[in-house]
Amino acid sequence: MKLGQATIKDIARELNLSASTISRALKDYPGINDETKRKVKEVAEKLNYRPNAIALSLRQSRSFTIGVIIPEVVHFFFSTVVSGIEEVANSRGYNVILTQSNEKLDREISSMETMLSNQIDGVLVSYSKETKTFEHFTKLLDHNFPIVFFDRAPAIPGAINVMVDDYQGSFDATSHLISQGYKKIVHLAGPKTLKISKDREKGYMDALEQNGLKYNPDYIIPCPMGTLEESRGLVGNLINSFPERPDAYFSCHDIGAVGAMMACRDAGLKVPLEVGIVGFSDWQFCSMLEPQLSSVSQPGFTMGAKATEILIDIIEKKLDPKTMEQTLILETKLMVRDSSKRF
Amino acid sequence: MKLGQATIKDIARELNLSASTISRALKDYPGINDETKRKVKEVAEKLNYRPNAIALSLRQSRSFTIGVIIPEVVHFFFSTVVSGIEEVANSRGYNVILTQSNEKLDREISSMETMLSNQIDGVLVSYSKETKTFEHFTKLLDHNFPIVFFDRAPAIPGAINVMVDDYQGSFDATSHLISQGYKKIVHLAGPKTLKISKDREKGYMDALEQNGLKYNPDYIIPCPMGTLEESRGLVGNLINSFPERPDAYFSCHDIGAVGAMMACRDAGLKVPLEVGIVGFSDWQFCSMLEPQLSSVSQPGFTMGAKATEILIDIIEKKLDPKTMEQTLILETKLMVRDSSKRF
DNA sequence: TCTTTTCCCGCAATCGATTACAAACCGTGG
DNA sequence: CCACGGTTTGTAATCGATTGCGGGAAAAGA
Repeated sequence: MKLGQATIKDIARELNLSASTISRALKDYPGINDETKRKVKEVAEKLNYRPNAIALSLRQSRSFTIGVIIPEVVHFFFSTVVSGIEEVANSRGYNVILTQSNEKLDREISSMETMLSNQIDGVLVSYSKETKTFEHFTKLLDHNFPIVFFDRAPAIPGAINVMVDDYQGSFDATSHLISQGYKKIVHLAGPKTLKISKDREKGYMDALEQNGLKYNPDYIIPCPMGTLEESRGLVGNLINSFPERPDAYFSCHDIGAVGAMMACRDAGLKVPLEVGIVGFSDWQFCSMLEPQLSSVSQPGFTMGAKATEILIDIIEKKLDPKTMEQTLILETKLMVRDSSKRF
Repeated sequence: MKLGQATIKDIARELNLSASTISRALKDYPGINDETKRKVKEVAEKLNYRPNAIALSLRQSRSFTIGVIIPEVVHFFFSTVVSGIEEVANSRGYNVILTQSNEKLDREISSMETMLSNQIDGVLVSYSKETKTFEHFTKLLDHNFPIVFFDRAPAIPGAINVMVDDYQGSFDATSHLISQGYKKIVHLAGPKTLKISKDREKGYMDALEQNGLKYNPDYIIPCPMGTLEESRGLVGNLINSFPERPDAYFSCHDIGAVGAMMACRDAGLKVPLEVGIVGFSDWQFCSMLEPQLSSVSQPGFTMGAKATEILIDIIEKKLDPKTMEQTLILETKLMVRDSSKRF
């Protein structure tokens, strides 16, 4: 390559030995003279020899590289997960190839393809909002290619998933609002294509029912885009047009909650006195807002770390996807702050 | 590999041809019978053939992969940059290997090593706070290995840097505060090891002087850790202990600005009436705060994109690091919001 | 001194794809 | 009927490292 990187042959030439001897000497194989080993290592040091990982990959059909496919990096939660992934992968001697799908199915597919042709040993996936069919994953799973899904997990039989307990987190958040005396609780919902959205919606509904509140379908507002402007606008309209004005908002993500908070402020409503608000994800900024935003905290770093542990265990055959627990569910934690505390 | 991935030999066997013919047919070389080409492509399709990128890398000493070394992913600015990098790399047919140094020099070095042994074609670096010597980079640069530094750029002669105009951004922010009538402006400074910290400090000082305000060294408060608690504590102490209470804070990053804002709120000071505050980076949450935080916006995505363009151009010899412009400076933009608007 | 054992080391194939060079085959013109 | 040009395909080396097998030499034993 560009740098006159020394190869095993360079060492061989220097010492008038064969390449195989060098290889064995460097790996302390038996049957090589100690003196030879010493000299080989000395020269290797001198030439700043570094084994060519590509050559190894080719021979062993192993690259010690795992792929990561996420919707986007610029997303506090995902960047946290990536951090956990990188940490574990690194400590176990694996590289991380990162691609973002930008929520596009075709990019997700092409990412898989290039990664495969790069002989990655396994892949961690959080699929895009556009993804509704999963052949591009099942095809591989059928061939025993290691895949671990995180956060957004598809309903594929036999797939390994690492996710947070969205249902419970949502249930807790809603119950908390009820316990604070809020009764007309609106849910700002995410795209139905994602299991996490459905789980969160279900947690909300069940919490209402189990607390004796009747569930009103009109109180579920879809926020497919997930932008601040979207929820701010939707909530703004709600406040003025609804016969019974809602007194609380539980959003399936923090951005939506902030939008709701702003809409309330625009309308002159006091948070938390008149309106309670809870978000989901517990992004950094939650505790910087005024009032501080209550939110369901997701263990992103842990999720990335766990998913990577499992993936590498599968790669290294320490775990068998056929017999192991298929889904790992991490606990969420409700962070109660001012935006939902009436008492 | 694990998946019975078809190779060129499989196609050859199927058609009773040699591997070389297959290779040529697939690449539409002249001198191959059209009928043969057709059949080869057909079988390739049938077997779901995908060229082994590893084999190509080995042969061509090129991997079509670039490395990225950043302090940490969980950092809005860096994740934005990574997004830009990934975008451009992807569109030009390159993979991205990501590692974070966690602000540790030794991890930075070991990352470089493993990346090199993986035959990456070039690397994008934003070095760690611990990094004070740069041999691990200069050694490579001397061998013409493509490196582009972004954001945090070392003072290495001949190195290519992409950064924002920290000096100007800082100058603008400080001037803006002065124009709003603030006179005793404190600067929450970053670690001196980073050029960006020094530039921002200088911009602050020059803005003061050029506006006829005398510069008081006591008004520069080092915030080496960069946490919210740190700046909140420091500013809290300042407010009570300083003979002349500062009336504005310009922080070298947003987190510090939020800390200052909170400390002021704790002390019952009104922002922006009694105290003006400006941050740096313009993180997402700036416009979610109350009052909204003024901040210097850095074009993270553009930085990542530009740096990657340049790196790949160098890799592909479309640019020569020896003769090209060594430093690309991107403009910042002051986002004036409520936290610093008195009039 | 000759045989046997032990110790070191080299040869060559392999991973998958590419490519310079060689060769086989065709038809055609002399 | 043979030689020659053009077309099409095959052979083998290459990238860097690994590894089964075999071989040569020295040491030990007869």
